[in-house]
Amino acid sequence: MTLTLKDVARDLSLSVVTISKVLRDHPDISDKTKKRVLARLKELNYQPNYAARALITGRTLTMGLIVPDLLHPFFANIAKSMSAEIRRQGYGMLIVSSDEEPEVEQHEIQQFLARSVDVMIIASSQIGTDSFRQIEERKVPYILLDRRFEGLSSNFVGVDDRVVGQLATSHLIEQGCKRIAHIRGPEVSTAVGRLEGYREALAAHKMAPLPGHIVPIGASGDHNGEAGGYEAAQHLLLARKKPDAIFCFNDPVALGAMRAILDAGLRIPEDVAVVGCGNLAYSDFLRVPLTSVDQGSAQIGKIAAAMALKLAQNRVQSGSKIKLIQPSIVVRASSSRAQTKGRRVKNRTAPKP
Amino acid sequence: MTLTLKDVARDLSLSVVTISKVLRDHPDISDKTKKRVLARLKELNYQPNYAARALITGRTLTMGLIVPDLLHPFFANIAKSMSAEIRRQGYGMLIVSSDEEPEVEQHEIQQFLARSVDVMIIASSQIGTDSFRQIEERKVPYILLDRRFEGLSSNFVGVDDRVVGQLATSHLIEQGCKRIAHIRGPEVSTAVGRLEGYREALAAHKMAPLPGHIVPIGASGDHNGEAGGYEAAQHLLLARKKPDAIFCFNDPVALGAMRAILDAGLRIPEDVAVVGCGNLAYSDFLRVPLTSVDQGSAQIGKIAAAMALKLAQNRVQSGSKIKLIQPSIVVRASSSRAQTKGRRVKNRTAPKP
DNA sequence: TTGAAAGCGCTAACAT
DNA sequence: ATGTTAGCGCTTTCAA
Repeated sequence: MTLTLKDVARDLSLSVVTISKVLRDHPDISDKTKKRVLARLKELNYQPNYAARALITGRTLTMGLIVPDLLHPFFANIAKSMSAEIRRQGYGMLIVSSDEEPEVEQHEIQQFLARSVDVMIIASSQIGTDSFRQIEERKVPYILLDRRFEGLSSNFVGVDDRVVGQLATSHLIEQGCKRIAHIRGPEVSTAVGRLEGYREALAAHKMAPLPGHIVPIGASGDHNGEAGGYEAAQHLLLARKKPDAIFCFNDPVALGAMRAILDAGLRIPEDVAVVGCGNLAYSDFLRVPLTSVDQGSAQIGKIAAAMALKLAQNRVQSGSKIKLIQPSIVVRASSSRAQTKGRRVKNRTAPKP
Repeated sequence: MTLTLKDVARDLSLSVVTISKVLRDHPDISDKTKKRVLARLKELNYQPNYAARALITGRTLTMGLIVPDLLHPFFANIAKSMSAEIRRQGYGMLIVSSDEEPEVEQHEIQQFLARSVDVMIIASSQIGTDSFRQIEERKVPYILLDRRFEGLSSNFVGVDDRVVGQLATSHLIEQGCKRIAHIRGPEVSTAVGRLEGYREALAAHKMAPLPGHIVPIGASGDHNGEAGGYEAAQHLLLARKKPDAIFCFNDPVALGAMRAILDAGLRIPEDVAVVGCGNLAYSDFLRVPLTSVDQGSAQIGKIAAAMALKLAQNRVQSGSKIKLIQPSIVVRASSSRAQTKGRRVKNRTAPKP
């Protein structure tokens, strides 16, 4: 159908092998022929057939990325920065948005195996670890993003969620808040970590969550955060000891919580301060600009890309690497009783990774 | 390295061909062997090698998508819905974010050709049409998204930008605005179409843009819309006839414009009404909830996916299909002088496509 | 209904 | 420094 090495070889009265060697910059080719071949290749606009190449080398120069929701800025940003990094090394990226559905994720993992991607990068919506075992069986290197799994010693890149919770909570404590509630996420590592951090920060100040001050948003999680946040905040506002601050699992949840607070006729941050997580774009333009913990999604993408490239080159899976990004908090009006605006405070409490 | 057809054949004392036929549901195989083979394939968890298959069939079951910015919700949503659609038919999707850089786009088009994607889908940042000619030479079907090119008779899916401009502008006219300004985008089809629609809607009411009431945001376009919008709006507010409404090329620009208006001590919408385009998530939670024209990104993705699947199957490029989505306007506080909230008005002026 | 032969476009090992 | 041979894992004839 298209121009092949054979065609070029005939055209130049050379053998296919010689051309192939030129293409791969093999040493034992004379400069003269090399130049001649390269020139002709460019003239004819030759494109190598990756499928043929992959068949023999076993490497596709392709990576597979699975995220729960490509529309979510956190994952979109990871996808964007990862793909930009690996593109520079000649790699392509197959991207799948699993819609948070474990079956879709499993199915696409199989697809990736069939397409023999060189590395898989997965922000998983899985509950079990079976799929990952399958990847391991096939000896394909993979990296987990954002969410971790107990008992699975895989490569991992994500934010340090304990520090996320610590940052948000100690900031609220510094603002003078006394009754800090938490709207927690579903039973995944991210939510668990943030909850832990929240507890730790309180404990460090000899405080503790009041009864009924930790409420879940339910399984809807990232998807339907706004509605879940609204409901959860309504619950909190009915508590006997009304909270004077709420640390929310993520920004959509925080938006919902803020709506509930305003609907109840309360002021933000005077009556109830709010901190979110994710640092969505346009947080500055909200009715009440939202203080939020930035998870450094671009950095996560970059680091994951570097790790993936290394894995693709080595083909050795010598021990698993774990890389925790340190989050930072961006203070805006929703929590700032001292009128501090848009001050970006780097994390100070976290241990170096 | 992994399980191949040959292994399975040996295991079952059958020939490779028979197994291959079973896999492709070829008719001339007895039910008995078919069952037997399928059972064993599942047992062994056999995965076909796509590279080998592609080498001989010439089809990779892979599509290539290029967007200017994967972080932009409009494109993220298109990517998400497209990939979901084609996934169901067993297709994978290579996604590239070109960062609005024509060179990156061109380079990745070459990559896609080398990887022999079955169809390319491109929301282009190109100025010329050379790259598209190259795709045509290789006889790879492709679809343009969002932005069109003069004199290029390619497949296209996008919103009807003239109607976008008309909807926004007539809405503002209906609200009683008399001096409606426009912050226009860069010299691409989307911006041009919206400008035309703006003019047409004014003309339909025997109005016309006042001098200096059409200002550009410059080439930064989608990227840096907020800053561009701020500047442009500042200009407008200095005009001799101050506008009482601004129709903005997109939502980020509108956010910037709103900031400029508020900074100038004016009220929205009482002094200046604002309409954006794109209908970003969380528009409801902004300082002033933003009226915006929805471009139906999910629908665009769905339709483009259907078109792509058709192209992938036919392999015939019989005439180009053009599909224009009809936009709708979502009215919020930024333009609603009659206090209408969140009313979604379907387009009434547009001809059926 | 099954299988043997040929080859997709390329690379890896081994001549020359 | 260049070419020959073989084969990656699969599908496509075509023969049995």
